[in-house]
Amino acid sequence: MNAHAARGAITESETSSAHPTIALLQTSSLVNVVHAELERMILSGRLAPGEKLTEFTLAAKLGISRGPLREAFRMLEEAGLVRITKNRGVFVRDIPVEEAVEIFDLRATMDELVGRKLAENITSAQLKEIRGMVDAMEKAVKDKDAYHYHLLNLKFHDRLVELAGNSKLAEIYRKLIKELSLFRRLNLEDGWLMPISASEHRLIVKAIASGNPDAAGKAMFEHVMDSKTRTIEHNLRRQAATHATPTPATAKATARDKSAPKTARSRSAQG
Amino acid sequence: MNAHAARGAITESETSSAHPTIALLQTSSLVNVVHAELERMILSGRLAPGEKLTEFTLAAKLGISRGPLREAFRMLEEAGLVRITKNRGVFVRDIPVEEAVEIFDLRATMDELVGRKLAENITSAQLKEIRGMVDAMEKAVKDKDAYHYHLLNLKFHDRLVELAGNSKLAEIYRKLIKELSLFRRLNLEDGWLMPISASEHRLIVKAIASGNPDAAGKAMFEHVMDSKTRTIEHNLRRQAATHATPTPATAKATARDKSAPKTARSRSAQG
DNA sequence: TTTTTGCCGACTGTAGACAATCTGCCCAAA
DNA sequence: TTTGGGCAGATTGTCTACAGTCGGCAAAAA
Repeated sequence: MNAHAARGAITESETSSAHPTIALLQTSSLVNVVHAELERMILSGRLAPGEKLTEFTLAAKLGISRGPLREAFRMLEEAGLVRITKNRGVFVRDIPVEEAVEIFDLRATMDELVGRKLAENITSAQLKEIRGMVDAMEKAVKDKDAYHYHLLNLKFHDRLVELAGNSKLAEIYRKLIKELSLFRRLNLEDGWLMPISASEHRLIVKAIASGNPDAAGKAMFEHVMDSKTRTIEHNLRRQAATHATPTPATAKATARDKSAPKTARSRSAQG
Repeated sequence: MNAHAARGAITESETSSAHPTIALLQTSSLVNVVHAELERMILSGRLAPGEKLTEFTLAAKLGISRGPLREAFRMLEEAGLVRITKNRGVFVRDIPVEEAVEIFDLRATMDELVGRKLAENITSAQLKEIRGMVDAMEKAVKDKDAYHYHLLNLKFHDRLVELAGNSKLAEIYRKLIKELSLFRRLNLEDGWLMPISASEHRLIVKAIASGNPDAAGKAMFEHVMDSKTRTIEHNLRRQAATHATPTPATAKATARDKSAPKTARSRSAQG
């Protein structure tokens, strides 16, 4: 308790970082907590694309007033996760196919840069780390554990971007990934092509380890473009199969999204 | 204040949706207008980096209440133009050098993609349009009109990204440009290297016109990387010259930003 | 003189209330 | 039966009020 000892100068240094709860209260307001919670619910599918988020209802459910909730909505809108229409309300965004394609193309270019930077700068320890991730993914393939593979895949790419050393790149990459997760049922990517994806990961690591920027960049680029083809084709096939029936994601929504389907359809038609 | 109440008495004799005023009222709420206005003030330098934006004062100045203003603040925060600190207030962001470098690197990669796509898909009419822009820029160089050149330069790159045909790419590109404009006095880029930049633009157009994706991509990439070097070096030189004196941007701030400098400094130190 | 402690003003965080607008339903008229 | 108008309920847009927190200043203690 001898706080006097280190009392020399009260600078901007984080004197409050000693206690985690205090630091939490200092940084996170109700708006931040609500924003994080809503984002979690959206990305997990608990709030489905097209679903309407009514202010009063949601505020009551979360036990807060409408003010902070509206501020969180504005943040989510700017992040591309919801759409706000004046006098009409807030809806979870539904990414149309064309936009998903654009995001994949953009991702491919960004991942190419990631591969380049990693081939130049990666350390042996980091190389070992991502090799371990690829091992885990191959194990998931053997176990036919699609869900676990999906999570590992997300973590693999996220870690690669992080290791590339450009925090702005990582920030935007993550934003794109979040938006992409709103593309219809991308999450439940079936296991039919997992082995191919897994082998591509192995190739990526090998190219990075070789220290050849061109090869590593190309491996990353091709992987994302292949992933795009697989995802889009998968989606089109699924869409053709379940032509007239409501989508599982929409059916999963709770009972109060009566007006949501109409709005979602009209929006995706124009976008 | 019944300012908005009196605003409701707009003659709405013609209900045709073609009327621009009606469409404006349908889409833009107070939040959107305030957001646009604040963004304009920030990007133009009217609100300088590090400046504190006090809710009550700003709301009174704009003639609105704090609610919509706070929502606009959240949008600007998510866009990276302001920083919100709990219980302390909102400050215009000040982009540190490291972040500017990261943005330039990211921009270079994105512009490389732009060059590639344009070399493949550009039409002769579009080619003629951007040639006209380059002509105008060369004229600005001859006239030593740095400000006009700066505007044309922004428009040139913005148009190229738009023509590339990936709206998501364009969206993120513009976001990056906005953030970059907060980098200290980037706007007033002196004319000392305008001729070089202008000649690079000519090379870019030539490479795009040749239809060679690799050449066009490389021309764009190199141009941005050169621009990065010029900007960063310029900034470092300026910073060394005006070492102990307050920056013009800060001096330009109004009288109420008493606490801003300290906050800005501590933030740039940790970020 | 230097440090500490308590108080005060200013500002932000959150909640609740009122006004404006939209959507859906009902009913009347053709 | 269909179409148009108007009423009612619900929801969003905006404002005002109150509570909590922070930073600075002054007085007191070392």
